[in-house]
Amino acid sequence: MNVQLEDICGKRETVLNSTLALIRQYGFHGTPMSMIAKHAGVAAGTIYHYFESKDALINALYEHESSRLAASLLVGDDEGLHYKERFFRCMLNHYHFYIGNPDTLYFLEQYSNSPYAKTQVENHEKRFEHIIRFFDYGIQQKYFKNIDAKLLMPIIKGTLVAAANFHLRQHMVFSDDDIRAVISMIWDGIKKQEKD
Amino acid sequence: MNVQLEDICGKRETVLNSTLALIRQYGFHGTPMSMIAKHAGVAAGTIYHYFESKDALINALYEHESSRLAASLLVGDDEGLHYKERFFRCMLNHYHFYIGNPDTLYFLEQYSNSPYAKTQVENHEKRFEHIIRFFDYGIQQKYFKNIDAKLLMPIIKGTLVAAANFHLRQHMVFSDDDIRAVISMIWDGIKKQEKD
DNA sequence: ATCTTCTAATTGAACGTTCATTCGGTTACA
DNA sequence: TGTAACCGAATGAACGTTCAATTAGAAGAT
Repeated sequence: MNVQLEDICGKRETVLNSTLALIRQYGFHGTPMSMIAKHAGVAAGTIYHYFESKDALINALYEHESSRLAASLLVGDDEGLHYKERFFRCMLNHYHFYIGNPDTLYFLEQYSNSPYAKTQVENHEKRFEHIIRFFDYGIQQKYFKNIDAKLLMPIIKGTLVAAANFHLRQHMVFSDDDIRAVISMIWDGIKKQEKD
Repeated sequence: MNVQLEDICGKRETVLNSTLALIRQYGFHGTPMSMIAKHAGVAAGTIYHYFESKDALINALYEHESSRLAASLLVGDDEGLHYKERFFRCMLNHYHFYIGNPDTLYFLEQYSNSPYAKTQVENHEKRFEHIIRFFDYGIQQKYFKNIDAKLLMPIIKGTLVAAANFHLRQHMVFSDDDIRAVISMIWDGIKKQEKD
């Protein structure tokens, strides 16, 4: 039971958190509403006070977690710095978000590859607008090869997710230098080869 | 119904194919056995003649499809060519496999991010042994930066999957040059910067 | 060729379980 | 005293799986 959480946040947040933790362990179909209720220390009926259905709950969870991710990306960004520095900072933020929130990583990956995701395309673009702009700027200023930002983003994300999964699943200590090496792979891949 | 398929292959293959197509459209939990049976033109009980359970069916499907993928990667490989050429060929094979088999792409991605996958780690490595060796060779010969091949593979795969998804979901004609540009991103990212 | 026999393949209705959802009643609190 | 939050047993639909019965086909005998 998540009693400590319930005291701080509302029941709605508690339910979301329990859902997140359970889905990582048991997957979408493996976690019935009754299990979520029990884990959250709440009656099954109560969940329906906050969410219309299980689908609605999962969609709300996606909104919640992907917003948290989006918010973390440009933390500490400083427009005064070199663009390459800013890019590395952004990638480190992204990576550390996954490592610090493995439940979220697994959930988001499961969600994006499920039929749920098809209902959420427009919202998604709104949530990551500032990042799209950040990349577009890099393309305009010719730091990057001339690739559609909409393609660049999933490619970068794919690489970071792969690295984070590797880190988490192998229970391996991945030094900050290792992470920088991975980010360098991304940077070297997408930068205009003459610039740096 | 998949009548034409059933005539050629056995019922086992027909069931696997129906499962693959339906899972793409409806997801794991959205496709009941009864639906698979109907789509395959087979009675529900018959499926249990070939597979112990739904889980077993899905695991068998994973084995089936990931073997197909593994087999496609080194098609037309020629050890006489430059390593860079061989690498590009391998990446193109990989990419074209996804584009030619979108059902498989979606299924594999869903599977890898589900709790099913955790039961399949060792088999997985056996199936992709030849590719691991191919990458290890590239690292030994110092074509690549010195990164664990086990990390290199998911990173590369992540990039290609992201590109293929982009291609498929946007219903966009992606020229061969576009694909080569993406593969160049990978190559430029992982190659030793002095070599080429 | 024809019949017999045996096994494997196939069927689909029936079963039992699981699970999302409902709802009548209770509590908290403003 | 009224409203929103909360409870949890009850409901009913959906689904994976079973099984007794039927068919197909192969092997062997006549």
